[in-house]
Amino acid sequence: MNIGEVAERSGIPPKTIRYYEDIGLVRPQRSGNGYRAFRETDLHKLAFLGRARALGFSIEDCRNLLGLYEDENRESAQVKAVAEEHLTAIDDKIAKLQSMRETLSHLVKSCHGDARPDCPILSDLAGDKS
Amino acid sequence: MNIGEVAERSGIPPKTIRYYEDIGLVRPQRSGNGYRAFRETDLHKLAFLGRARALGFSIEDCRNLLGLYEDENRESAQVKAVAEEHLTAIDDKIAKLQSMRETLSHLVKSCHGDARPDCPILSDLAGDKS
DNA sequence: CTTGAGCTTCCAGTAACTGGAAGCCCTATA
DNA sequence: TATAGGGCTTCCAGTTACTGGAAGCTCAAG
Repeated sequence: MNIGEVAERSGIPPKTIRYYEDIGLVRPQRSGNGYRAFRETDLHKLAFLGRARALGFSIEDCRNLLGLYEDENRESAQVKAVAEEHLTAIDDKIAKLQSMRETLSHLVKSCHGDARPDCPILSDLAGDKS
Repeated sequence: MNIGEVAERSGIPPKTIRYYEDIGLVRPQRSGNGYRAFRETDLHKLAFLGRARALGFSIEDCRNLLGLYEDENRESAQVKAVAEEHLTAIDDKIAKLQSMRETLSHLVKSCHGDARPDCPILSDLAGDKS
């Protein structure tokens, strides 16, 4: 398979696939003309990466997970640990965003949004004690 | 004021303050020895930036908001527009994270997390139709 | 034989800092 | 007075995960 077909079938753009090769996540062979020659297992790996990335795992996590996937002697506890850590990271992000959202939506509601310069959003940012 | 004091009082690290000067968000004067000489208004601006960044506004948004803050002829509608756009961006991020969280927490729950290699998390990532 | 699509590499840019190195300035202390 | 330290300066590089673009090779069709 050439890179175009793999891209289509895995849903990962060619540029990204080349990048993944650069950083050693996949190692496609090469055909005589210098083109990358992907096997089914490469495609499989890329699809794996696509799903892991879609769940928000970092590239390093993905490398780790891929390693565990290919390791017959893995312990599921190792995988679970990676996933749990990521889960709490996600929870932290959500909490942070929700707190921002909270503050921001109050500010937005309190702003008239008309032609006058008076604006509680700016006042808040400026640190005016209301 | 030297950069150290400004950093302390604004809560923004010296490195970041220098960076903000680099990209033109603040323009402190210089004293004879080459040190940055911050006035109260600079400190005020930096505190403004700190709060805006804490609400998740991008640097470009911050530049924009700072401009509006200093513009006597602004219309509050302009400020509100920036804030509302940011708010929906935050909502999008939250939604995305929550959907990840959903999937991930199911996977985590379904994984034994013991010494055996068998792992539904990896199976899912590998695309096995369960 | 040419044309166009698809492939190759390499370089640069993105966002917002952050770390580190080399070196100047200022003050306090021995 | 010499020096030690802490604070300040600049500049360069690295971070994350790609993405865009340029120059150029390859291949299949007409």
